[in-house]
Amino acid sequence: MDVKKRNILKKIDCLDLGLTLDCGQAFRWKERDGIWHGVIGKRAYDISADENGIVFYAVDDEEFDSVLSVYFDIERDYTSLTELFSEDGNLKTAVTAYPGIRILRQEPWEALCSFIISQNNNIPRIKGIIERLCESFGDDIGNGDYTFPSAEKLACLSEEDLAPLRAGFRAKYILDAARKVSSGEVNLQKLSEIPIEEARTELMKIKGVGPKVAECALLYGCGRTEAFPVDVWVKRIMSELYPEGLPECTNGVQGIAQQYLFHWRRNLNTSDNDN
DNA sequence: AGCCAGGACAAGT
DNA sequence: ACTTGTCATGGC
Repeated sequence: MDVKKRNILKKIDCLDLGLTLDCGQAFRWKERDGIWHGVIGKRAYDISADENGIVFYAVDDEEFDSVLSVYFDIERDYTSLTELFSEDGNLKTAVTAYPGIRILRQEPWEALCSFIISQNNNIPRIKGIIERLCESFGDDIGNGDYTFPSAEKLACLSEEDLAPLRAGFRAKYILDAARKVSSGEVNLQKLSEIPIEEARTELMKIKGVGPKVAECALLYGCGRTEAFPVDVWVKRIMSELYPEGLPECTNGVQGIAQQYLFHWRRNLNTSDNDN
């Protein structure tokens, strides 16, 4: 069956691998020698970019259609979307400064669990905790890669079991989420379909899931582009630039606009103070 | 060395 | 319904 696996080259509009895979929406991708390496579902993928498009290494067509094209949401027309956003001055600045940020369609459980860990935490440490979580409780799929541990797997663990993660007060939140998801008390599958207010309420039945984490799970894990996570950086943007609310050109895709604004505003503070 | 981090929760107004 | 202190841990 490996005979069908080959390198697939695709032109994908508005996809910058570095910006998309390392802009604070997913936490497990690593770049080495221009190749991005990460796990989606049950296997690891290598992806790079050249002048002709994006190269997905050693995949077959079925796998590309069912996993990768979904993950990168390649059916969505980001060219039109960024043109639409450019009706607003600040958004135009953000999308011009950082073109190629796409919202990934991650698995709901991984997104939920990741953003529970993200609360009151910084991105480097979030990555470390998630890495230890996968190494400790995910499936070993070779080459030092591990799957993201299922809710069922985590549900029967104790806080002491999670101690090596050094997740702090978040450990009990992870366990409550795993328990409620694996038992079906919170049904992640239906969150992509039901009215978003109901989806928020459903997610917030979990201890440690407030408005921000719920919104992140919906945006990054359930394909709800109208979800609008407000963290400290977006809060600054809203008070500084949009005291009356977001412009109309973001209606229905506020979450995507949010990602551009987040990355833009955050880089104003971090990148310029090096030397 | 001290401040802050992609917040949530509980207790107190 | 709003404010405030607390929560683990460690990056910078």
